[in-house]
Amino acid sequence: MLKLEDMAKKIEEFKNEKEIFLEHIQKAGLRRTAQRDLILEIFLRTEEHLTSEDLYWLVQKEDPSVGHTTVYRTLKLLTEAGLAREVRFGDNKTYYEHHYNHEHHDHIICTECGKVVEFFSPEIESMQDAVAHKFGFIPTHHSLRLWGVCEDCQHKANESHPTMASGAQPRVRVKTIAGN
Amino acid sequence: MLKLEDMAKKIEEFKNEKEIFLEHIQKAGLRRTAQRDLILEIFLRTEEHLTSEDLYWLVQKEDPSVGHTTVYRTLKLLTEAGLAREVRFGDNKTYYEHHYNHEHHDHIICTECGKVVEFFSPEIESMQDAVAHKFGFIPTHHSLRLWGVCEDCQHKANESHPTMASGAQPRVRVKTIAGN
DNA sequence: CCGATTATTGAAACGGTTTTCATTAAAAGA
DNA sequence: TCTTTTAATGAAAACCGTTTCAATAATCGG
Repeated sequence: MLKLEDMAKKIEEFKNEKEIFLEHIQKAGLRRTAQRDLILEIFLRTEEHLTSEDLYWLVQKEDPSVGHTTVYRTLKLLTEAGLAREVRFGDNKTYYEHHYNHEHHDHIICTECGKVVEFFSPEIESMQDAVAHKFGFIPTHHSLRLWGVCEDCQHKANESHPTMASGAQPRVRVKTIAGN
Repeated sequence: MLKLEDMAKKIEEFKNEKEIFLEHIQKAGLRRTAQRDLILEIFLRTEEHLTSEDLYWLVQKEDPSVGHTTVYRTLKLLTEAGLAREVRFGDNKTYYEHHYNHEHHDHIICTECGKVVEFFSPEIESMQDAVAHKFGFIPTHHSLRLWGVCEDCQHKANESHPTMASGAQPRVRVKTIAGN
């Protein structure tokens, strides 16, 4: 696919997400504001997992008058609207990732290096629904995270630190997209 | 089973858990202290999901000199030793539950009333391991939570508040043990 | 267009978790 | 036993996420 087409698709996608946002705003009886527009705009530009604080600093660069709270609340709003998704990896921070036009997925996290791989398992999904129904619940959403030692870190362990146990949570986070 | 037998079994269980704890202490080169003994003792007596703060107040009654921090750190220690397990239900609090001699399980949480049902699905478990291996990970642990509307709340919704959406997180938490 | 209404904003406070640091005390060695 | 070493303790601070509240600004009605 040509770069031009990629960009066109991206722009189209953004438009859709902005429409979804405005629709959600209207349906909930909320108000459109310059701050919300700007925060959404910058969120859409950024593909990585980011925290409210991360996004706040990006927003700061374009409008220093916007506060932490507004960014925080707008991310919650985007989550309600289905455009964002909250995600936690065990370092006591809340990350947000794009949700609209992104396939639903879960995460597997390396306990050694913090690498995050996204995966989707239709079998697990359907069994979750089955379990919910078995207990009389109408399922709304779920959270599944797996932890383990990734291939790279298994090799590292063999080489130099054979007895090094998993210690503090790592700082580096590599995001890997992995299809099913 | 007679109550006497129950109690005897309970006492035996406690002894085992204390042994596990001491073993873990030794292996990790840590030290046995009066505070840790007391905190473990009181944790073992209490079967419900409790927070570090909850446990702190129980400990206070028996030894007011023990601080929040020590309770917090001892719970982490018990988690490492496999005697406790951290659990979050979405109210931004960390609960601890017994883990040793308790079957591994996941949770399904009612978004309306906060009821928590424990369940175990061997099928889901093995599929999780399969996914981990597929991506080259050696799995260590996982976290699965399902949310939905429980049977009671479905009926409630039909009766009186047909349009009431799920709002703030509930205070009341009913713990239900449900076998497979 | 103007005023009334009411959602939004941002600073600051709050709440729970985690870390820091000076002090205390457990274990190990002489 | 006495000394040395080093982990554990508890108060306080730091940290992130969330809520509160007075001030502001978007929408609505006239």
